[in-house]
Amino acid sequence: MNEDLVDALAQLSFAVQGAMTEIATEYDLSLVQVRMLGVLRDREPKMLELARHLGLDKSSVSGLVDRAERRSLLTRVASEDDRRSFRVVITARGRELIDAMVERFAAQVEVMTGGLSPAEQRQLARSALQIALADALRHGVDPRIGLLTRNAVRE
Amino acid sequence: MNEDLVDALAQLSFAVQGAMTEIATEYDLSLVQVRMLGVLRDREPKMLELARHLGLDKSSVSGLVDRAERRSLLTRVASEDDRRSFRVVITARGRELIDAMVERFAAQVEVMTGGLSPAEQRQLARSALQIALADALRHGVDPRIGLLTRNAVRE
DNA sequence: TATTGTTATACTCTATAACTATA
DNA sequence: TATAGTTATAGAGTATAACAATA
Repeated sequence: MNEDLVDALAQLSFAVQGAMTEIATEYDLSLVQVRMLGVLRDREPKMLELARHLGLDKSSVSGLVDRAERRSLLTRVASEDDRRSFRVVITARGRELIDAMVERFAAQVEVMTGGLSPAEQRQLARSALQIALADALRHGVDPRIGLLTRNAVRE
Repeated sequence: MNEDLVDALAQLSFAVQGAMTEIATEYDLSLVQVRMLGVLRDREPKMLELARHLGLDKSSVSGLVDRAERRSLLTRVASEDDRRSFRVVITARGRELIDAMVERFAAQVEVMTGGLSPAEQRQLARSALQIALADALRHGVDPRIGLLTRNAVRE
């Protein structure tokens, strides 16, 4: 296997996650809270759906939602059809935060990729997306589920 | 900013980190424990140096080292020069583990990048390394430390 | 006094198992 | 019985502040 590629992908992933974590920290949030808000930008899932989106156990999500609700980033809204469940809905404040963080992240990506030519940037985007897409499929996951950035719903 | 690139890098980083985490889990380790073992492959740092390598507070590293030592993955070896401190040294067992995990990770990268042509793989490695390198420099970090576990350090 | 490392404390995040309420 | 969600419990990981031992 191409050692350089292994090394490069590992390092790149730490650099990108590091940037995300720094930005999350600026807003006093953890990375998983940011991911959750990212999911909630485009969806109003029930708890189990949210757990599946995040790849976590429902009990873990109970706590995540508790803490986010305490900070008024989202609310639990009763379901009409099933009185056991409800929808998790992002608040205006939560949306403000995630939008601001995504904007900051985009700016940071611009800094990080500034050394690449436009053609290299396009090629990088293509390759990265292809890898991520194939990986999502291999894991039987909805590949439209974005993580941080707006969930590019490319039908 | 190129929305696609932002999205692609975020998703790629989660895919790569997910692969690493899966492999770590196979060995019943956390990602941070794997990173620590990676650092210790090439170094016998004191606690503060290790903390700097991992970007963590010294108190956090105390706990990490405790748990790893309990599992015989590393040992604390007394310093001759300074009786307050010691060196953190990976054990044969710890080295076996990290070597096996890195090998597994390389195989996984091969799977993940299988859809790219050799030329695309080379280009991806070039771009990713350049980004990681520039990022390390921006963070005032020794860019020689690389490799999966040889992570860039954030001060 | 300054530095190295640990400990006390307090959170977040995570999973498993047991539980409640509803279907 | 089965499902949606919470709670009890346990443990890892993290930081801050206070501490001990050594420099």
